[in-house]
Amino acid sequence: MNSQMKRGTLEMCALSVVSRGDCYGYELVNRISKCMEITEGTIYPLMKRLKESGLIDSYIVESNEGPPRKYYKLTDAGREELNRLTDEWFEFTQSIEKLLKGEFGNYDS
Amino acid sequence: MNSQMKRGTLEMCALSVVSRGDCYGYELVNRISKCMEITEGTIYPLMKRLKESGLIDSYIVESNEGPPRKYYKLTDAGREELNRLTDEWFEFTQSIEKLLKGEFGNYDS
DNA sequence: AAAAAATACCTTGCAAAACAATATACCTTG
DNA sequence: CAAGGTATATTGTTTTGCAAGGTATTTTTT
Repeated sequence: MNSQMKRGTLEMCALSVVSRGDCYGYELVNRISKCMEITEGTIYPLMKRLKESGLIDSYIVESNEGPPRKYYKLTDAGREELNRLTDEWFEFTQSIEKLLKGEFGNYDS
Repeated sequence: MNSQMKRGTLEMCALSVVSRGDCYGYELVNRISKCMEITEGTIYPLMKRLKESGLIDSYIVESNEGPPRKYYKLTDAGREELNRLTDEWFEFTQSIEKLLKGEFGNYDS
């Protein structure tokens, strides 16, 4: 898969998954992996950025199946940003489709 | 607009526009600008990369409205790559949509 | 009990690419 | 001749995906 296509959408995907239920990093990797190739080296720095910008909060939960898990939870700002990103995403894809079909007057400059 | 979302799609867009008729850089900027914000600092390096990978050819045409224009023309490899990128793009957007709707089993992992 | 694998976290460093800024140069119009 | 539109190209900055490496806990296999 084209690695460049993921840019700008991964943030939206992570926020979207977390919006449907609190989630820890490792779990997030597995869930998003069903949609696109992704590794932990991508998710952990991303979640750090999201927390620094106040879009998510986190809390630790002990686990009896391994090391403690850091759960992520959407903040109000995160929910707003998710909505904004989703709107932007649909606008963008529609715009691309128009261009691919030549619907931007590509023959009459 | 989210600058990151453009990544991986600009190449496809440029190839697509050129596929509907030979085009020079400045013109390409104007046409793609109808779809997304873009500047010359993005297009010229991109076209250079595309030429280096053999996806486009170029030829100079004198102009009486300014400096000579460098026209770009799709190669056979370029046309193949455009088809590949387009398929990938639609697969990708569909996959994202599924994830946004929570259709990847986000509750019963 | 030792080894391996699965679970879970995190960081470092590299590479790709968008874009602002800058430079060059041609032509037209005021 | 100055301003502005047309046209190409490069440099440096920033962002971010990801491979590679590291730590630690629990379970399973040998």
